[in-house]
This record gives sequence, C-alpha cells and structure tokens, in this order.
Amino acid sequence: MTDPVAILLRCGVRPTSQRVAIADYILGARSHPSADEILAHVKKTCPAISRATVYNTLNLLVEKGLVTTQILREGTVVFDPIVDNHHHFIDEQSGRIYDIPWEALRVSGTADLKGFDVRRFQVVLRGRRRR
Amino acid sequence: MTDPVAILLRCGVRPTSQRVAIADYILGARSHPSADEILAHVKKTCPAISRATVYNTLNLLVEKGLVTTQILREGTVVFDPIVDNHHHFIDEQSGRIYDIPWEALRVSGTADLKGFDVRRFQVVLRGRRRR
DNA sequence: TCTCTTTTTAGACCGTATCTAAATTCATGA
DNA sequence: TCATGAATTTAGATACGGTCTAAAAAGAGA
Ligand SMILES: [Mn+2]
Ligand SMILES: [Mn+2]
Ligand SMILES: [Zn+2]
Ligand SMILES: [Zn+2]
Repeated sequence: MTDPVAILLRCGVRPTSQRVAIADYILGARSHPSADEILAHVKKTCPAISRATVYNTLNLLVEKGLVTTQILREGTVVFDPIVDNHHHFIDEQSGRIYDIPWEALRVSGTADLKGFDVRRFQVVLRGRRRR
Repeated sequence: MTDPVAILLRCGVRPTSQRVAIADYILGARSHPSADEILAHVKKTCPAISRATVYNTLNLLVEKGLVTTQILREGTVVFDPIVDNHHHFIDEQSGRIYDIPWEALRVSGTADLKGFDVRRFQVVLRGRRRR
C-alpha cells in the first residue's frame, strides 16, 4: 500500500491536499530532504502552501512513525522515509546523503560498553561516492 | 605540552587574551560544548568578549586542526578537542554527549561498500547513561 | 444551511551562525 | 618614543532554520 491518502487515513490523519502532497513526496524520497527542500518541491503542485503547514505536517508524520528525522547536516534536520535501522554515507563533495542497508555493516562491542545502555545506533560514514 | 599559549604559538596564532581563554576552555573540555556554551563560560574570565570573536577563534582552531566540529545535536554544531577517530554516545534524557574510544567498538564492512569510497566514519549511539 | 472543530496561513519571534565596518590592539621601525 | 599599518576585536546587521500566534479558511456533522 503506497497510496499516501490511504496511509494518512490508516494513521487517523485527515488527508488534506497539503498533507497528501507532502506525504506523497517525502514517503518516496531517497534524498534525505530538509523541510525547506520539501516546501520548495511541494510548492510546484500546491503553490499556496505555507512553511508552517510543511513543518506541522512533517512533525505529524514523525509522530505517527511514518518518517524519521536525522541529524546529518549542519544547520538543518533532514527527513527520512526509512524508519528501520540503517546507516548513512555522506558524500563530502556534494553533501548528498546515501542510505546504507543495516546488513551491509557489522558493529560489535555496543553491548559491552560499561555504563551505557545502548538503545540504538548507526554508523555515519563520510567520503566520496564513486560513480 | 598543555599550555594554551604555547599551543597557539606553535600553530602560528597570536595568543591574544580572548583566544587563550577560549583555547584554555575548549582544549580541556569533555562536554562537547556549542559556541554559545563556550561564550558563556569564557565570559566569566573575559566579560567583554564578543560572540564574533568566539566564532572566529573556534573556526581558527578547527582550521589549525586543534579541535573538530561534530554534528550531533539539532540546531547547533558542537566542538570537540579530540581530533582522532572516536565514537559518540548521546544520552537521550539529558542530551549529554560522551566519547567512546575507537577501540571499544569494531565495525566491519566499510571497505566492501560498492560505489562508496569511505574516508572516515564513526558510530553514533543513543540510549541511557547508566550511572 | 448552520455550527463547531480542524487545518491552514502570514507573519512575528527566537536561536544559531556569518558578515560588515568601525574601533582597538599590537608589531615594527623611524 | 612615536608614527604607521596590519591584525584583531567588537557591536550590530544580516541570513536562515524552526516554532508560535492569531486570524482566516475548510471541512464534518447536525
Ligand atoms: Mn526562515
Ligand atoms: Mn541557522
Ligand atoms: Zn536514511
Ligand atoms: Zn568527542
């Protein structure tokens, strides 16, 4: 089920045209966009939309567990439709953020840290994307 | 050699009173402070110091390789006197950031990622600090 | 259709970070 | 010692991300 209207309804969120436009974009996005990037994109199909609605809706989608926020860029949060554990690679040249599947890396030792109750973790990698 | 004046001189940076106060604080800090937290602290001994000087000096220290910036908190960069590879644990309750030694964890698979030239990485862990 | 609730909106507001231009400090050498 | 110019500091302006407010608009239910 990938229809944004159905997804919103299933979460008990009224599928207004603004929310549908935002959900339609972010739920399929692979680019880890910021709120302002989402606003710019959604304005193409919904020109009167306001910044407040974009922030309100994104925060609502986070609350409903449909997207996550990630702290990977300086100065702004980015939104991620992948809610399950995964890692991130940041291209230092372009700033683009790529998803790395959870199974692609193995991390050991997190359970042995004395004094730290680790609930979740991710590896943040930086370098250069090879074409 | 842990004298901030000597450290600044060795890097070719004129050790003004403002810079010494900032370097003295951040080079020994274990708390991953933001620029404004550093400003607040340094104002105690250097009350006339300006925000611009704190930012200028911190950026200079980063340029000289004496401290690093880390993107771990929403809305602000934090500064870290540990310039070598290490990991970070974030207490979700308090927001405090703890250093995890590089040797405490083992990460495998980073060299096998097709299409990604990994130059460096760190594990970002979240959970609850056990006293 | 009427009414009440939910949603959207513009713009104010706040925090972080940078920039600008003037003032100050400092090194240097006459 | 003093004059000069370069480096540094400063207050305040500017820019941008994000939240809040209060009023307008839209929608659901009677
Ligand atoms: Mn803005
Ligand atoms: Mn900002
Ligand atoms: Zn992701
Ligand atoms: Zn650290």
